[in-house]
Amino acid sequence: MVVKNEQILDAAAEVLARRPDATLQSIANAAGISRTTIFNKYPTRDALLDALALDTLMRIGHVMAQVPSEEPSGRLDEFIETLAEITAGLMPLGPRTTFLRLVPSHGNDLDDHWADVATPLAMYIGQAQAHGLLRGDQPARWLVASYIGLLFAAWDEVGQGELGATQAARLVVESWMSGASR
Amino acid sequence: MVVKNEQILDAAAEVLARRPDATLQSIANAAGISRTTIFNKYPTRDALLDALALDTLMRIGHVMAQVPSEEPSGRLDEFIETLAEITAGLMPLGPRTTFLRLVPSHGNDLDDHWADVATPLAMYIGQAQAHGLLRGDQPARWLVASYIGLLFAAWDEVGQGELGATQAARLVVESWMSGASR
DNA sequence: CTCGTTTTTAACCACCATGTTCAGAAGTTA
DNA sequence: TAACTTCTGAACATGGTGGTTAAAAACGAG
Repeated sequence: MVVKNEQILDAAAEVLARRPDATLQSIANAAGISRTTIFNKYPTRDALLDALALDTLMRIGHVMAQVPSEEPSGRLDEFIETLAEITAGLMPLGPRTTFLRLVPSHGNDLDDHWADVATPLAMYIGQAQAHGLLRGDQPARWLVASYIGLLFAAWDEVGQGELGATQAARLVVESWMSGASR
Repeated sequence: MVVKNEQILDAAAEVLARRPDATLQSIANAAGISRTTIFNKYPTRDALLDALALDTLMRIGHVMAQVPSEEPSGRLDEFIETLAEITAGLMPLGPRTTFLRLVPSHGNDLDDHWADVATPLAMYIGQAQAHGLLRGDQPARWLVASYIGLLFAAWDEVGQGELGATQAARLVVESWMSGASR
């Protein structure tokens, strides 16, 4: 059977999420292939890590492309709707993004890429704030950071089997918009 | 000069936050001491990591001890007040807690300890929800998880110099309670 | 100043993961 | 079946890190 690159990346993402210093041997085992085969596809460990990071970022970017680039309308329910779509689209990427948060060597070079890929959402949130849809007494940067923080929390809960993906997405939007008070 | 353990733990926390796989040599350099001196205090690498984790957890526990154990009153402003105190007390611990999120080997054994140390807050939030102070349409577990997620986000922003500690603490409580909508 | 403790320097060992090579097995295509 | 590609298993070299040890050097208390 010919080994697909996606097969390796899937296994790497899963193993590295649990243990960022995981061995190439353990990754190969998880992928059900030989360690040598990994070197056939990726000449070095860093190359594999880079490929995995790039793949994950592209997936995120693909979801972020759903964000409308034009100015958001003044309607709050429309804003919430698109935010819910983005969140729902992002939710399945949890396992892939875990290692991005844990592996630091690539997280450094990757901060720029991450910022790039999150830019559409940041723009959209900033515009919504400027339109008066969101509170104006908090920095736009924090509005984005808090959303991402809730996203991480939801990913973790889903990863621990405590929440389903759709429920988690709903909670993220609800909590980010309205908070915990009744 | 006699080397204090706190000196080593501070350096270790700082270095490991940036690079969880940091070498003992780099930690020693950051602490301004020799590598062998580390072995004088901690016989093995894991011992150092364990000590650092334990120290951090104790600090968190010390802050969590501020949480009143008795039932929260029905007054919302009192609940917010204690939550703000806890958050403000937690905020300086950001640098120490970063490595807890990154180093997996100890994060595993440590999930129990972390759960232990967060229990008082979880209880308090659960009681507040039962008293009708917090929304009832979300799992209590998520209320806790979302708070921690916002806390992580705030720690990151402070670590990047984007926010001050007191401002960050205020934003956490505001966002967690009321969300981003105006 | 002197004694005793602590830190440092330096060398050394053992282990483990990365990366390379290669012969051969397994699978694919014609 | 035959030719070709891909995967595998093993063996090997290599470097870096953890951990140990012993003597020299710096330090602190009296």
